[in-house]
Amino acid sequence: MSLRHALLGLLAEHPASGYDLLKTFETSLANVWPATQSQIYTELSRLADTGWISVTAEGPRGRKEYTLTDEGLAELRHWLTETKPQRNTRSDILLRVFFLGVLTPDQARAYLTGLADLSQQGHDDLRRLVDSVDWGDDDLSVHGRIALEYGLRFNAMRREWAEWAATQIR
Amino acid sequence: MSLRHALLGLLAEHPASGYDLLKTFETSLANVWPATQSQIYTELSRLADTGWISVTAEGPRGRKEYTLTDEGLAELRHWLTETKPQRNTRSDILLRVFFLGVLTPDQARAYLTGLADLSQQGHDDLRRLVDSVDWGDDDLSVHGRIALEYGLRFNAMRREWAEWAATQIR
DNA sequence: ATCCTACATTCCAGTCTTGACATGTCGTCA
DNA sequence: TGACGACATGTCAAGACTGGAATGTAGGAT
Repeated sequence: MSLRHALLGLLAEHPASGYDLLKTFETSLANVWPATQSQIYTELSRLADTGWISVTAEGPRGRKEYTLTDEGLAELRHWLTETKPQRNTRSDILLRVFFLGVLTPDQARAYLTGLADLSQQGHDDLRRLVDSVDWGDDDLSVHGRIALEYGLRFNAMRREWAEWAATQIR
Repeated sequence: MSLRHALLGLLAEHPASGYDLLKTFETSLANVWPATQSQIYTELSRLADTGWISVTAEGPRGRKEYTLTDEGLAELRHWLTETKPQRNTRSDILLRVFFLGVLTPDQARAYLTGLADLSQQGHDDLRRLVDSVDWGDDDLSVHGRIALEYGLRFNAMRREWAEWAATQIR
């Protein structure tokens, strides 16, 4: 499971509450590993049970601040270096392209141009996000920036591809 | 759920058994919407119950051949034209990049160059697949080819990005 | 004859994910 | 003071997905 490690990774940067982590998932991490509130809170409890994180402070509104333990950091490093990436990417956007042949050429082209627009929009949104975030200077932030650059290039590539694909339909 | 529609889409091309569909998922569709044997057989039963597909022939070894019904085709068209792409893509490959900062620069660079190699390999594998498939001339095959072209470009983009990213690490 | 591989399906336990519902606090603005 | 939005957590049912076990047939090679 990668959600587990996503949480460990975020807590490696600095201690945070479930709510804080949720906000991060809603913005930057949404592009890479979306997770809902229920999932995050459930997983945090489980991680605390395992001993990879621990509650280090309790704030005003029931707020619990979690901190990565040494075991947690070791597990994170292990995951990064020892385990092979597993998950194949699923894309329902691309899945549709496979079956566009059951539509009329006009409908198919409309889908692809819509996809080009969507990609352009995704690119713009991400650009705004990257520009708005107050990046620190630590290693984790540097890598976060590198990772988001991927999203920018990805969206650009997809837009170009969608435009090309639209021309391929007879 | 997209697996449902993936199966409808494949059956739109020609009738097939669960086993046939499984083989297709293992090759071309693995890049877009991976599915296991248990999932495919379970979903086929459910689709038959719904009436979107039906068993039209029974072969030698318990083989059941499913055919798309008119209702199934209508549902497929509806999915393609009326519903918005939903699923955010998850990538545990990219998730790791976010957290590479907890490793030493050397370890981080090693991960990225490994990723570049993996992408190159993915590109080569897909190239071989595309070249080996005996494409028909119908619309569905044309669109399948367009969709796989996406995979080629995607892998190329990722390789270039990973090589660039490795240079960004101090 | 026997073995092996490819063909072919069914079922299951456990985990991950989604989308909701439920509950409560704190600060601020009208 | 009352309403509201942001903060903050917990729980649940249903559906999707993974990985494996179990079962059996047909055809070809040794």
